[in-house]
Amino acid sequence: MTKEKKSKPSKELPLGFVDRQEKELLVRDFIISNIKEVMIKYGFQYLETPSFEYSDSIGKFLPDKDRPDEGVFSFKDENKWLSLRYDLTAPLARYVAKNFLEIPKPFKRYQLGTVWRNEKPGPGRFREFLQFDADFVGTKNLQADAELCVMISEILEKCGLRRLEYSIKISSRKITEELFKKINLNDDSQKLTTLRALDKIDRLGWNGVKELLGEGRRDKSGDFTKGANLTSRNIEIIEDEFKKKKPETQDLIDLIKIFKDYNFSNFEFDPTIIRGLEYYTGVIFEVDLKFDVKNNKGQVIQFGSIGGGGRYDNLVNNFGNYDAPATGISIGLDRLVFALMQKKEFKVKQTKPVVICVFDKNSMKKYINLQTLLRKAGISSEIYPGENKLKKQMEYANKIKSPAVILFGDDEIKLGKPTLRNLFSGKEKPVEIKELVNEIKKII
RNA sequence: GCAGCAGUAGCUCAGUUGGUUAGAGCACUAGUUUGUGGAACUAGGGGUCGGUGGUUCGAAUCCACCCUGCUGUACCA
Repeated sequence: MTKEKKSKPSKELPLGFVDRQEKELLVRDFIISNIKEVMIKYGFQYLETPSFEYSDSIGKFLPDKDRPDEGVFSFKDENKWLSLRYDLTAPLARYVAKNFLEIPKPFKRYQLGTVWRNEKPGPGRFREFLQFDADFVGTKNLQADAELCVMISEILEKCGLRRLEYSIKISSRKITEELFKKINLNDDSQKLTTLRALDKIDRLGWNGVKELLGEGRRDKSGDFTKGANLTSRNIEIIEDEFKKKKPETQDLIDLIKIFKDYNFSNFEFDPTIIRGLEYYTGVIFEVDLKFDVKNNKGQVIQFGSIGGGGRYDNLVNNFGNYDAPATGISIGLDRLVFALMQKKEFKVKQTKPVVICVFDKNSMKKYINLQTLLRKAGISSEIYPGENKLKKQMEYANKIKSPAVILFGDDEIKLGKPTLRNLFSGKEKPVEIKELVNEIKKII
C-alpha cells in the first residue's frame, strides 16, 4: 500500500436509496405473489418495459435546459436524452402508442417495476421504489374503474388487511372543473395553485388551505408560500362545494352504482383527493390505510396513501391520433411493505439452514453425504462454510438463527450416529442417520 | 429550492465556563475445559470529535465558509 493518503471510496448510499434486507424482501415477495394471483384472476396480462426511455417519450421535453433532470434522472446517449422512468403509466402510454395496431382493444396489462424520482426524499419516500400498476387502455366504460377498486381491495385483503384497516377514497376531476367554471376561473396557473392548495387539506386543514387560496401562507419555519389570490367570495364557494358529503357529478354517480352491483362498499367519497395534477381527466381514487404507522423512532407518522389512480383519457393521444381513453391504478409496494411489517400479527417465515459442523477436513465426504441427504429431503442445510473451532461454528449457527446443528466428529463417526442439537432448546441427542430427516422436521 | 435544527467509535450518546494521551453502553475481536451458541467475566481493536480556514499559549468546545443529515415547506407527471 502506498503511504500517501488516498481518499477512500464512500460507504454511504446516495440520498434516497436504501439497502433492503431479507425480512422486508420476503414480505414484498408475499405481496407480489398475491398480486400476481389476483391479476390472473381478473384477466390482466403481464408486461415489462425497460427502465430507460427517451426523455421526450415519457413527458420530459425541456429542450432549453442543459439536463432534463427536474424530478427525473437523465443522461445523454448519442445526442439523445434518456431518462429513468418515474412511473409505469407514461411507459404504458408509449407502449400502447407504439403497438397500437397489434394489441387487443381494450388492452389490460399489469406491471411491476422499479421507478426513480430525482426529488427530495421524505419519511417512507425514496428516490428508488417499486410500483405495481394495473391499467385498462381503450375503454371509457366506468366498469373498468370500478373493477380496479374492487381488485385492489381483494389484493389488500389477501395480504391480510381487514376491511376497517383500509379504504378507497373516490372523487373526480370533473368536480374541480365544474367549480372553476362556476367561479369563472380561467387562468391556468391560478387553477393549478388552487388544486395544489386543495390537495393539502388533510395536512394543513381548511385554515391553511384558505390562506393558500388567498394571498399565501407562512409555515412553521417561517418560509412563505404564495397563494392563488382568489377572492374571498370564491374561496367561500369552493369551501361550500368541498364540504358536500355526496358526489353530484355523473361519473361518480355511475361509478357508485357499479360498486353496488359488485357488492363493494368499502369506499368513501372525498372531494379533497386531487392526485396528479396534469393528466387525470375524470374519476380519481386513492387507497388509504387506516391504522397507525410508526417511523423507526416509534413515533406515529402521517403515512398517507399507499397508492391511487384514476382516469386519464388523453395520455395516449399525446403520441398520435389514436383515441385511447384509459384508467389505471398504481400502488407503492415499498410503502405497503413498510406498513404491513408493522402489524404485529403479520409474519413471514424465514427459512434458515441446519448447520453441519466441520470437525476434520478429512471427513468432508461424510459431511457432504449428510448434506445431500437433507437437501434431497428438501431441508435447508449447509456445511459450515469456513474453517474454525467448534465454538465459532456454534456462534455462526446462532447468529444466522439456524434451527439446529449436526455434530459428526470422531466419537459420532465411530458409533455411526450424528449428534443433533436443537438450537432453540439447547438439547442434543444422538440420532440414527436414517432418522435424521424426521428428527429435524420435528424441530422446524 | 426555501427555512429551522443538528453532525464526537459500526450504533446510541456523554464530554462541565476553551486546558494534558477524547469517554460510556451496545456491537466487534481474542481468551475464561484446544468437541458446543444465546448469559457472565477478562483483555483488546477501533475516532485527523463532518471538512477547510481563522481567533488563542492551547479548540470537540469560540468565529466564518463549505459539506452532509433530520424536520417543515415547495415541487412530485
